[in-house]
Amino acid sequence: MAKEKKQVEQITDMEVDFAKWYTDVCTKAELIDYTSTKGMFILRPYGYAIWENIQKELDARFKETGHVNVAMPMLIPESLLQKEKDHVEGFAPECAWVTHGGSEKLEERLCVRPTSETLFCDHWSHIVHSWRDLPLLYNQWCSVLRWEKTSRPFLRHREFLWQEGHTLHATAEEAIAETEQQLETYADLCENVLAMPVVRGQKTDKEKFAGAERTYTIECMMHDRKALQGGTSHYFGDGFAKAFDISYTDKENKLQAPHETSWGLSTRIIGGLIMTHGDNRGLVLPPRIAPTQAVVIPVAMHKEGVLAAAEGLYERLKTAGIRVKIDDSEQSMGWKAAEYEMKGVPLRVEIGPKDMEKEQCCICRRDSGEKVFVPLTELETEVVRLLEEVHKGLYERAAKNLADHTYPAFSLEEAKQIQEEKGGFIKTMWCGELQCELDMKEKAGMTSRCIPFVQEHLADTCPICGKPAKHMIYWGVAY
RNA sequence: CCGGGUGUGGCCCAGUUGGUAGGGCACCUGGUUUGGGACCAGGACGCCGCGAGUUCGAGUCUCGCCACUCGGACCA
Repeated sequence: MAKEKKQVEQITDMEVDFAKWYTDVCTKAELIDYTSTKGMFILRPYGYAIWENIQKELDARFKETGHVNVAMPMLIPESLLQKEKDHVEGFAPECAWVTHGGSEKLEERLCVRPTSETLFCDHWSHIVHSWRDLPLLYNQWCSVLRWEKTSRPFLRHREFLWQEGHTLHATAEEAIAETEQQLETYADLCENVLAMPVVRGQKTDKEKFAGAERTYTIECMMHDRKALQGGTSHYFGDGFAKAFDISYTDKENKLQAPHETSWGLSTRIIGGLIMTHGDNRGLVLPPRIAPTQAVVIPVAMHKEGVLAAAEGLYERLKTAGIRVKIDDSEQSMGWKAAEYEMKGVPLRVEIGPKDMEKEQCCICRRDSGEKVFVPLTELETEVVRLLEEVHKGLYERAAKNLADHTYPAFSLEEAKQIQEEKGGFIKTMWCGELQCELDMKEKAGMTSRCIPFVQEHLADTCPICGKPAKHMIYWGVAY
């Protein structure tokens, strides 16, 4: 009979309590820690390493498309924030204010940036004069502050890390193309790096960004079938330009207002990553983002030659460009296996005396738990192949979850029933009226997620009010 | 901001009608182990969330506050 195992770092099963499972993974996988500052979190080295990899992937894509990085101030004078009416109304309730410098009260209080549109616009009003100055394709990596009432690791921090892109264009067409291009960059990151399938679409007027003319979004589905907004891209038209007096002289010597965009993706996506791929053993990381892609574990390490053999595998994988670690600590085999499962390391490479005799090693996949024995001669090719397989496996599993839990509905009652019984995305036709969104929220507890770019014709009328339908829309319960 | 729950070594928790704090894990030392969360022996670690009050005496009772957490509202 097997001896009862000590569950040193056991986590709550997601079926028992999804929210508890989530915070357990965040803390036990050493991604995050709580701090003495309410609502603010520490990204521990392992959590920050994931963010660094996301940064690396995104930053390269931004630069390929001609964007440059800048650094704006952290503080915004109140008068500047107030120049655009919708924008200030949207953000004022969650701004934190600096009122004193040392012991002196400031003449004008300063807002800790919740987002930096106003700073970019103020700057641009000084430097833009001619059509030759456009476009301006700026991005900044920074943290922003929003005084949230409740917080959760990654999903809602009072201070969070993100990137905010801000661009200025001569024409609306160009700005809209930029908005769409950047949304597609986010979708590419999600699908091809994070193995997260997304629904691309446009936000309704109710859900769009404060001050934007249009907001595009990518929507992801979590294990608990709730929705998570993965990234947003906004088209502002020339509203901000006019509010901030940004103008340029065009080729015909006419004064014009330029068109603006902004787009952002935050550490929140890491929360999405956890809730998309994680399981009851802990974190599961897609290989392209995993700080450690493979861990080499010597088995029966005290036996002659085992450690040297393991070190050999480690060196070979490192040379092959794999992000690899070796664990030659005194912990037991079982402890190490559980530890790297908790940390979500995609592949575990084990080698012991029996493997050495057969000139093989054992590779265990984190996503499926499947173990394969690999001849030592094929180590590098097999690891590379398996990492690809893990990525595909994770993507397909998540895509199936998304597809299996997206349901058409033809009445508010039906939509409500599906949400209560199954959760997920519910797609219906929609008339375009705010009142129907409010009704859906009040009666079925759902908000609109997006009007997908890929439309289907489900019916002729809006199921909520019965008027002629304008779009097919996705509804869901969101994080 | 509104409701519910929880605050006791690093973590999880026990603590009787109020009597001056305990266990498991983790940590440190030594030894034995090592193919899925090892074992033995020893050691160190506490402003019992904070502040008032009741009492001879408060982890325990009362009030206030704070933090975390789960729902809701609001929001990336």
